[in-house]
Amino acid sequence: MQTERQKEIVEAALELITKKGIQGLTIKNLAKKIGITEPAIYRHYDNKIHILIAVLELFKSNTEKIFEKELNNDSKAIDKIEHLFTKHFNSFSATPSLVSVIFSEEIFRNEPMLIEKISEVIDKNDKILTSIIIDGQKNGEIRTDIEAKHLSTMIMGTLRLFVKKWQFSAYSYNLPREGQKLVDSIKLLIIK
Amino acid sequence: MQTERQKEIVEAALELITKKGIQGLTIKNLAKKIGITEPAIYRHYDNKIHILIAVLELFKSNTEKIFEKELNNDSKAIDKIEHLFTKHFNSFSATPSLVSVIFSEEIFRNEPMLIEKISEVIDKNDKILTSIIIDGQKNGEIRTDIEAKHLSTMIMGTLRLFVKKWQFSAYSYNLPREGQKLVDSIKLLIIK
DNA sequence: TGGAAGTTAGTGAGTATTAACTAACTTTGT
DNA sequence: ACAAAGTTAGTTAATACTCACTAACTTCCA
Repeated sequence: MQTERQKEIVEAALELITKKGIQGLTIKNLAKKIGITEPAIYRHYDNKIHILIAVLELFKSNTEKIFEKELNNDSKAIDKIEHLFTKHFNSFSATPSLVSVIFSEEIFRNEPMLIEKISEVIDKNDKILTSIIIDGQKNGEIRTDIEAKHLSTMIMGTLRLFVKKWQFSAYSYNLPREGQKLVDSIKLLIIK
Repeated sequence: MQTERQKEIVEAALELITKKGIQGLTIKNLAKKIGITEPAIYRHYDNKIHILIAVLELFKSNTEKIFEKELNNDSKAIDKIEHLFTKHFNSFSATPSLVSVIFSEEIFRNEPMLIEKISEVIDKNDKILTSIIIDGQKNGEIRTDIEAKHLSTMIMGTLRLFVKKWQFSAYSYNLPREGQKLVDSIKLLIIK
């Protein structure tokens, strides 16, 4: 389990990432933000990589919660997908740093443990989304002329770029509201 | 105009980015790769940011060439979009480092000049693609129940995620060939 | 046309700064 | 009283960049 201080460190790390990007996440900044000195950080985490892993872990549990909840309820596939989007938009809207995290694969490139963590998340979500689509195809909700894997790439790709554009605009508009329009378009695309 | 040495530096920078990511692009590595000393680099570029700008410039002219050529020929909108994909796949396949560059917005985050360059590229391509789609909608090729802006986000988002996945797989499969299947799916989605 | 003056592209040896991390000591709370 | 959490004062390594200087050219003009 995480101690209070560990949670505080991970949260401060997320805030730093939001404001200054991954490059703004230094032990010095982190310590300053919390109000302790640099070495004190090392009382709570062995090294920086473990802090980043904890950040990714938070991100992972966050998205997994969203995805799995959808998989295991018994609404229609289309509604599940709509909820997936909606919840993601809300989640990103509440914690914009998560956007920085999900798009920072390039930075973690030479840290195998971090790459693995990120790949895990992407892969797992991809599988869940694909299986939702397959279900939807089986019960006649979703078009079957396009394979589920492609639909999944399209949906996730659309989501990612849309969120990315929002980030580029410096979070200047209401993501959930604008996102709803996009979701409506996606529904039109994939229904049978 | 660029001198021979400047071209050499930009190309070496791209190779470094391909192999080790943006973090592998240091002046030291660059100098070593070319076979001159670090200070000599500064005879050709004022600073590292200008080298990165030159890299982005190369990327920009590369994609602009692809996009504008398509805009200004008189084939059907659907064919234009197909060509856009195909050419991008070929381009990335030939120079995988371009993938690293296009996805490294996060790294350039605290360099306004670099952000601007990247935004320019994304924005311009987005506009061209949108106008191709609008044309296609006008002449009855492309469905009109979804606004062109959304279709553009979907298409670009799909393209980006697909290429990203290829990168994650360590470029392990044939991008143009696998991509063709995806393009066929996209065509099905957007035709009227 | 040949030598002075200037330019280009390079070198070796550094600087200032920043990063992650550590050893040794002190404070604090139960 | 003792362990956890903190501090002070460092280390090592890396980074972008600068300085003084030079060899090899090109240009210019008496």
